[in-house]
Order: sequence, then C-alpha cells, then structure tokens
Amino acid sequence: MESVFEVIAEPNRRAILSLLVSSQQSVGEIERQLRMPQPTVSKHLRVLRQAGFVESTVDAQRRLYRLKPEPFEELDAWLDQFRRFWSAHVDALERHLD
Amino acid sequence: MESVFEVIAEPNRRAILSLLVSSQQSVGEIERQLRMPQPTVSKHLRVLRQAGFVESTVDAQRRLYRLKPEPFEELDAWLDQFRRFWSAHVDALERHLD
DNA sequence: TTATTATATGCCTTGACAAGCATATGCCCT
DNA sequence: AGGGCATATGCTTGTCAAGGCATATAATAA
Repeated sequence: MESVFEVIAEPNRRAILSLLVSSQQSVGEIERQLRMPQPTVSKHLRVLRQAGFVESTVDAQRRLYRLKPEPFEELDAWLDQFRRFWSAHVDALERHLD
Repeated sequence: MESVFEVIAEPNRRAILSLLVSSQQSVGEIERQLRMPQPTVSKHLRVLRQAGFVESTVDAQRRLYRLKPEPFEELDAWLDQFRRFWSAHVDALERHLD
C-alpha cells in the first residue's frame, strides 16, 4: 500500500476524501454519512494517513480528520506527462461545440 | 477492474502508459523496453484497452498501441475537486487560461 | 469508581489479481 | 503447405488487501 495510486484505487477511500473536501470530519461523522462500519472507516483512515492524504487532530474523544495536499500534487504531477496529449482532444471538442 | 483508478494502481501498467506518451509502440517493443514477459505485457494491454486508456491498430503481425485521452480526462476531473488544497494549481490554472 | 462514548487494532476468512508457463491464434514468407 | 514470428489466452498458484467481528485503548460523564 505504498503508492498513492493504490490508496485511491479503493472506492470507500475516495468517498472519504470527497467527504473531507467540504470540511474536516470526525470518524463518527464519516461513519454515519457513508453508512460504513466504524472499524472499516478507521482502517481506511489509517491507510490515508500513512499515505499523507489526511491528518488528524484530537478533540476530546474525537479525532478530526482533514485533507493534506501533497499526495494530490503527486497525482497531478503524474497526470502532467499526459496532459499535453489529451488537452488537445479537449480543445478539439470545444471547437466542435462552438 | 472497472475503474480507471484500479487500472493505474498497477506499476507495470503505469510504466506502459508512460512509454506510450512518446509514440505508439508494438507489444514487442514494450516487452523489450520494460523487460517484461510478453504474456504479461499483453494482459496489461488488455486491461488498459478495456478501460479505454489505449487502442491498437494492426500492422501485419504486430499491433501498435497508442494512448486515448478519455480516462485521463476522468482522472483529472476527479482531481479537480481537491485542487483548492494546493497552491501550485492556481499558477497552473492561470497558465492554462493564457 | 463505573458506565458510556469514540476510536483503534487484532484475527480470520474470502476474494481478486498478477505472474509463470504452456498453448492457441494469426500473419508472413518461402 | 509448412515454418517462424508476433500476439493473445487459458490455467494454476501465491500474495495481499478488504471486510466482519470482537476487543483494546482512551477520554468523558455520572
């Protein structure tokens, strides 16, 4: 589970990341919104934390999780090598729609 | 193996995609450059083809594989929701708008 | 203190997938 | 037709990760 690519391959992890876009959330809030067993949520959060996608702070008995930018930058950097290639396609599509 | 995320989770598949950025390649050329058994290459190409990452044309006994843009666009669209978390994106967006 | 809430972790089972190897398919050439 | 080259596919095996469930840890409240 080293690579960021493997981490985002899991649908539930992507759902958690999308949830955290709006604001930081506790484990229990994620659990309820995604209707997922709590151990499952905690395990996915662990993977996300170890890969640098999220970090947490303590709030009484709760842990508040929020996004971190670095892995997303890494993904974007990887996509970059293909960007020239497919942006031409987008431009062509836009011209066609005009 | 439906999702584009699962497809790019495999390192050898990412290597193949990176190879194809420069130009289209035959299975044998990919096999030699990546020092990978031919059945392995063919199997990964099959996954990539089914997910729309590549397409092939016939050249005598060879099949020439080249990239297709759509799955990359899908990845980029997913990344988009997280872009406000890293500052470099602002610059990239400005460059794109120029 | 004990009970309750919030989160993390351990064990176990199951399923998926990648690789190895053999073999099939298909095209080219003589 | 037959042989060789290029690619695809089938079968089997090992590995690894996700989920279920129980339990541990820790903070709070009564």
